[in-house]
Amino acid sequence: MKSQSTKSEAVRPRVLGLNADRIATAALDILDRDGLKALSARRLANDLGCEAMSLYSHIASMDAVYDLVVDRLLSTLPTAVGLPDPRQAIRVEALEFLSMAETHPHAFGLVATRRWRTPVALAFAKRLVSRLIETGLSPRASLRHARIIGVFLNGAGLGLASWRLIPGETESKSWQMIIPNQVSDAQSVRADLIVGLDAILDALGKEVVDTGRKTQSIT
Amino acid sequence: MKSQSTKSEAVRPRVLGLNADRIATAALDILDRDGLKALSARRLANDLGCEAMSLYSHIASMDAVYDLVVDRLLSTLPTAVGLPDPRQAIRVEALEFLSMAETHPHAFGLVATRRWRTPVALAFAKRLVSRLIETGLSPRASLRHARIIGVFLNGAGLGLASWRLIPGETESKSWQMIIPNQVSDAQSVRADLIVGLDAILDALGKEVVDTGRKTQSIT
DNA sequence: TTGGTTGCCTTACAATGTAAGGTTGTTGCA
DNA sequence: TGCAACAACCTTACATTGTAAGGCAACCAA
Repeated sequence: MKSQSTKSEAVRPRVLGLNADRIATAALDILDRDGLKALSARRLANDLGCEAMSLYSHIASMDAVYDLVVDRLLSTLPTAVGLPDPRQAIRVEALEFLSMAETHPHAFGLVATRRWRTPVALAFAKRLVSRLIETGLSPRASLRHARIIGVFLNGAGLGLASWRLIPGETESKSWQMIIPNQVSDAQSVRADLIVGLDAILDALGKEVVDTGRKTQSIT
Repeated sequence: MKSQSTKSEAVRPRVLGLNADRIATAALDILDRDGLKALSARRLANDLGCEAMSLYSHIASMDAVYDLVVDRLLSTLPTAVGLPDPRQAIRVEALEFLSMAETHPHAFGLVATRRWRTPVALAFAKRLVSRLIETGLSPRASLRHARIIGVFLNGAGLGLASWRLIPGETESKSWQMIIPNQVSDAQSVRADLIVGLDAILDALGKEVVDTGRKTQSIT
């Protein structure tokens, strides 16, 4: 009952090579498979082949694991480094961000919910601001537009993630009275939100000229 | 140690008048005071003067409590019933929604995160769609615009709530290199997001004409 | 009176995060 | 070579969580 090394089971290796990266991978895997409630220290340890407390040599708390997952998602997101037009780069990466929400619906809840305080997350945010500055916006306007685009992407991602998890539950009889004959699948939701994204990018893009003229004094 | 009715403490009344409404009130109170982690069945029971399991006569699970809180917030939100212009009504209620995020930052996380499946929440969503239809949009476009406005408000609310809880932590040295001399308090964030809201409402509003013409066939 | 029904309570259990400290293999320095 | 420090992993333990199962006492209809 204590620790039988006589068992035919493979002896626990002296060094597992545990580290933050592997923990992040395992955590994301659990999230993708079984959702947030399944992500516990013991489950994580089990999947990694160690005991729960062993994790704490590499992470400070479960909260840190959540941040690791957010970092992992943000840093593996494809970047639009090739595009010369910053406006198009923003759009491309925004679409990637939304795709991520659909690919990892459970994990995305953490992205949208947790404060971005890690260097990786802050760098991600800063890249958006920098791109906006490249378009000719003032620092003040760039910060504002980054906030606007950012919160929209968070909200849209949450919506898309929600649709991936429980598709089309909203479409009951009561909805048909207001909006009849509307098909609402994940694709149409995604298309609608992209229309919204483009509307925002367009509206803020036009403001570049305006801001250059009349907001000069404000900034 | 068991149950001393001899104590000078008031004897537990046979009927406490426990019900879903009082539970919702207590839950929101805990959220506002001490945040999500503090909202447990035992804490809730303690605040209501009963035992934890007594709650389960009125609620199915803690998940149901979360829904109760969302319902409470959505249903106590002031409605713009007096306004004849549906577009303005939408804007006014959107601002109220954002104010709610700042007034109840902890509870708002539930609003933005949980699926809206309760009648109250669905009615709230339907009111937005109906207002959009009133502006002359097709059902299809109304549904799309409702989604766009909805996810923006969720994201913006999350952002504002976050700022209420931990104001201005983002503004460290590294940010100053990109955007120097930018004050970022809760007010400026709020103002920025309202600019975004208006940009969305404007952009979608202009589409009414276009949609009336050329999207006719699509719808 | 009786027999249900309702509202609250007691007990119990599995699962959670993590504090404290133990064990063992590796490594740097004498 | 010897030894001490260190790092990685484990064991045990505890308070706290959600909630299943069942009890009991007050009410209400018959």
